Amino acid sequence: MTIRLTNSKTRRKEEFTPLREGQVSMYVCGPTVYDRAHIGNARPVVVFDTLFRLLRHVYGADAVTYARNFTDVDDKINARAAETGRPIRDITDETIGWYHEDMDALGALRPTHEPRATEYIGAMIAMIGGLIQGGHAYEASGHVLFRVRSYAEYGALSGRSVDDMIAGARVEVAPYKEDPMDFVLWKPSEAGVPGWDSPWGFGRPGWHIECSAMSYELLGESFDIHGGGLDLQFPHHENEIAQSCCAHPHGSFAKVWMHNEMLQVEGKKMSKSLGNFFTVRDLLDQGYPGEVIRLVYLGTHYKKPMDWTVEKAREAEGTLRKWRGLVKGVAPSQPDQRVIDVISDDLNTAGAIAVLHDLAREGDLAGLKASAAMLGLLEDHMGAWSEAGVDLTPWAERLAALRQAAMESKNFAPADAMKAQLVAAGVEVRMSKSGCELVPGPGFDAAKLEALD
RNA sequence: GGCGGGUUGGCGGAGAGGUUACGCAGCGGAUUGCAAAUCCGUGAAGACCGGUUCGAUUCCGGUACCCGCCUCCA
Repeated sequence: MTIRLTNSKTRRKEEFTPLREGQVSMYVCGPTVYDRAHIGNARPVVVFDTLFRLLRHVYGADAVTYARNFTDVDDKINARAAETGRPIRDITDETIGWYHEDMDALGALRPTHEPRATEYIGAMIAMIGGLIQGGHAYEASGHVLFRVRSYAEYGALSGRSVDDMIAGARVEVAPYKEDPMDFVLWKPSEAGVPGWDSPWGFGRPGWHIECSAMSYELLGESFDIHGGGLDLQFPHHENEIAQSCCAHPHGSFAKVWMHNEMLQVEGKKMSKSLGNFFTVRDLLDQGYPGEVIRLVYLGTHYKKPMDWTVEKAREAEGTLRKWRGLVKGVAPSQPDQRVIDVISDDLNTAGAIAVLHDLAREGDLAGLKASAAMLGLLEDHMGAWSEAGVDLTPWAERLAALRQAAMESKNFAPADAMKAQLVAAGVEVRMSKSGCELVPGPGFDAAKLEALD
């Protein structure tokens, strides 16, 4: 079994081999917990969840260690606390709860570790101390800054040179920086802002250091895969590399870097000003099942920009209803080798979905169910949405009786009228010689059935 | 300005240097009291201009357009 992944570091698709035979370690940048996750936040969750599932399948469930952090110290959180007057811990605890609810709804497995930045402050302070000792960082005006010029490889991941970046910089440079590209490892905290005692005074960490510290503590100085959204490639991941490689020069940090492309909505960048900004919870509340959202995500390869559209959601819902109808009561067999092969080729989930369609057409329902589970689809705990919630048998019997009478009287009007009402309620009406079958379809609304009484 | 990515049939969206992607929609047929669902069949493509090649939508170069990052947004 060969897994091939596109490595952002080398810009090539490479055969994946774990650093430690039979053991795989993966780190993915998680959310800053100050608000509900929006649908863009969910894309890397689904993408790397799919990779997690594949790795578990290939190497064994216990052989894969997956860490995804919660950034719970951040100025956006501080701002939210100041606005609402609520304690920071309340906000971050609540947001983490939401995150779990929403990502669970998308069928994402919980990572092995979900470290909170605030629980690793000591590790960050130790790492910063080491960087200063090694000449890679310096203290200035209460801050500790990373000395970008001390790391020759800086910019390699994102294909930038320090000089080019300075030439094109649009940001105002803090006067205490030795070099405009130097970035903050530690900054002072004024009263009312979270802070910790450190050799450089009361303060808090910069953003990037947490991922370096936590990945080191949980996965070691060298690990296999580091993932995240493409927007993190610079500066966040570039800075992580600089910090980690300078702090642990014997390690290689992440071997494979993976970045998912961004998400758009109806062809446009999602933004609050365009009014097309929404959270996963918004979609769930509007009645889009998490499984439907997941299938929409998986329909586009992770390296390409993905467009969220209601049309795609509609199609995905139809597909899942059909498949769920097919595999109902079917025990899963083994995942089809074609599915394993195609997702092993750089996580080609769109190709895998095509194979699921093939399996459905071929009638291998046990294989369909098992293969879909590789993608986190058609699992039993995700299927409640496709059940009617009400027993349609009484209506089916009434319709059958009306139809029987119509067949004899040749007056089909009453039967047709009832059928039309059922269709209006979102019920799929299937009449055959053997009787009438009623199945809830897209947009099924049990309330509309009451009008039939 | 710097760096990176993309452009496939009506729509969505993959793979592969030569052979049907697939889904949705459409069309034809089977089926049905009529439908729906289902099944079978079917047309339709690779931005533009060059190059490499026996042969490119697939590799290379250029043009146009679109998008992202450079602002502690995944």
